[in-house]
Amino acid sequence: MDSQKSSAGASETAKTTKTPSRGRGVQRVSALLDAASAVFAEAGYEAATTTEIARRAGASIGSLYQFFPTKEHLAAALHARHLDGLAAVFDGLAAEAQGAASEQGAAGDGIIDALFQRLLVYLEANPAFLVLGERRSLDPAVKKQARARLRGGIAGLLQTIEPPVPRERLAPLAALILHLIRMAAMLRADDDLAIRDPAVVELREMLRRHLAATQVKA
Amino acid sequence: MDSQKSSAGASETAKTTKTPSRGRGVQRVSALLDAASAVFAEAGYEAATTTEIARRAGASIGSLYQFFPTKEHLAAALHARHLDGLAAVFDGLAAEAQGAASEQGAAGDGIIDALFQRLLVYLEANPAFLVLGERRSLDPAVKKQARARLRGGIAGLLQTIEPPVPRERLAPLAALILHLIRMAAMLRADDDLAIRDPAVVELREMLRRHLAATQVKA
DNA sequence: CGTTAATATGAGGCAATCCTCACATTTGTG
DNA sequence: CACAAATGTGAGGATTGCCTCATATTAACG
Repeated sequence: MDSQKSSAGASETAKTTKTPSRGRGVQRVSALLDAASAVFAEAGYEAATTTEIARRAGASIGSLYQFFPTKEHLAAALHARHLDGLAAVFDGLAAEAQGAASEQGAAGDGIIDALFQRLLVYLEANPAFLVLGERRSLDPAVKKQARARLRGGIAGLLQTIEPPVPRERLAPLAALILHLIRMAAMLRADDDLAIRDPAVVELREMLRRHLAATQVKA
Repeated sequence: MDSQKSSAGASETAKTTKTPSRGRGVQRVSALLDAASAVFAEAGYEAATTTEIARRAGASIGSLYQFFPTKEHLAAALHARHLDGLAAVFDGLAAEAQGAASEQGAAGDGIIDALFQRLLVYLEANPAFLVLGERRSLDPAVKKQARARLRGGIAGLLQTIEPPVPRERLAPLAALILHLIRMAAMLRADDDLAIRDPAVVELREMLRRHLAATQVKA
């Protein structure tokens, strides 16, 4: 995980829209993305309207379309921005793991617990990410790449735990964990209050056990 | 679980639409639901068009709106139909568990494995169910009730395993298992071919371990 | 201060889609 | 067969929402 900012600049199917070059433009774009994040999260991709997004950003629709040629492009840019945010979480975690390892070798699955915790926080604070990651119109290639990036991050963390997880299980385990985190986030987001907390506890306990058993065997 | 057919008849916000009273009408409705199932699965709820659904059912739009006052009502009816289908799966499984129990007490988590298997098959054969169960416009009360029904079914099966799962864990465990099954279905539906099978195996293994451990402790 | 590129604006074109309605056809029933 | 109730039909009304465009405003820079 090296969080190479995935350039949200000019690319893709052209349509000639400008990347902001002045400070005001940059701010506009940022405000638009913030508004989009809120509206997408509340309404879902399809029901979200560009007019509403512009309104919340304090901009006119024309202004919106000056920077994003398409509702879809706007969504893509926001998705990329969130991916970068997640990459930062991974980087931070990797750094901490490095530090902890030189002090104490016992941490073990603690890093996965921490990952779980932080990603949940991030997803709860940015519910639009899940919406955009599951939207029907998402380009499969982009989806695949996004998944690869996240799974790579998880696999990287898995490699730091002791005793090591066998190589051939890294990929499926990373995929599984990513899905579990998404599931936990959805659970917290829309499930019954009385059930969601115990269920998440159960979920984490289940994963912890599985990881422990996986390390022993193999 | 007693699979009381959730009457898809006249109710809700009126709008005066008729339930078919002649054979031809019944067939039409059935054909429309089949077509809807296919179209919803392919396009998602919002992008699915009533015109396309009618076309595939070999009916005119007018005919569709004769039986379903609204696209939303059509979706609701289909959702209910699928719920009934799932209830049937639960009933069958419960019956088998009963039979197996009197022969051999060893089955244990076998019933959960079977549940997993069958629900996966059902969901793979009826992908519209997940689409409809997650659509934004789904009435929260209906969603809640649907979940309760499914979780109740799972909890019922959990109670038959030996040694017994402690009472207070039944509900969260059922919720967790339901989510896991949904996750497995999504995984199989849209994940990378190389990763999905090992990941599902890993998932089931994880759940099996967790169940075993849960029984021992508590 | 004048020029020019960047940014801002919002009325409206255009296309898509849900649903209605007036009328046609079928089929059960006396 | 005659009548009525159920079912069938598809053009178009009404709405919605993405996006364009002609024009206005702002601000960097010499």
